[in-house]
Amino acid sequence: MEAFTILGDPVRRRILEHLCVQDLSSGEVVSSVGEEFGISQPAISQHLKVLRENNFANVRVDGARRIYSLEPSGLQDVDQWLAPFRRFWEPKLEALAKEVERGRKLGKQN
Amino acid sequence: MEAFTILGDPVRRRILEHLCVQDLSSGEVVSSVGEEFGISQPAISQHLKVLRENNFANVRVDGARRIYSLEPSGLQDVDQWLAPFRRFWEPKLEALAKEVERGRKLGKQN
DNA sequence: TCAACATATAACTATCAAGTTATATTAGTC
DNA sequence: GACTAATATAACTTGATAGTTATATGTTGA
Repeated sequence: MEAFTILGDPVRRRILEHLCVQDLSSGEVVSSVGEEFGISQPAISQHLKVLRENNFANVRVDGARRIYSLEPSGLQDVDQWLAPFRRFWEPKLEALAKEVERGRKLGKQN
Repeated sequence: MEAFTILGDPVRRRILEHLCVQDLSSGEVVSSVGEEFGISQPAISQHLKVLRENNFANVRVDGARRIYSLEPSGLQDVDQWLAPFRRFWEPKLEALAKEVERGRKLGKQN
């Protein structure tokens, strides 16, 4: 499955949003995301499978639990695809860079 | 349709890649992308409809032609969704964010 | 060892989106 | 005004995928 297709699913996006904050066991994902979307444990398990098979998540075993963590490379690919388009809204980013620069100067003179 | 779902389709992604470089008429998109993927004029037309109805493309009329151009806001939403994840592959960004914050504070107290 | 817990897989169904062909709409040209 | 070109829409078919229930696999602890 392709990166954008994977992110097309709202359940998977929410799972990633949670993993962005902290690692979670499969069961914890079921409790939070599964609950929120009203879907079953197998449904979540299948989503987690998609995420780990496509480099969006990592798993480590902790006894009977599987602990999921965020794997950056999947999202990074998406980020890179976006790169050439950023010039369309980059002006703002440039202003930001200038502000950082201003911050540096102020910092120095204090 | 949701932003990521829209980008899930390889034909639409290619269309956007072309529009990133230059504006194109519907017919030109059919010739380039339609040709590449071996799909018909209506198929392309439908994709263009999706892109314009979801703020990924703009159209202007030029006689019998419709000229498509890139509309940033759709992609920008995607870019913003990605923002919180960037710290996983861009340690620099965290430092950058902190520095901006510091700059703001300095600005206020002046 | 057995019961319960935690998670994954299998098999199936239904929905949705992407393509098709056919046709409508609108603009330019003779 | 009729003809052709450029594009959009309609109606339909099909394939992929997200969900379901049922079951398998593996772990813990009494």
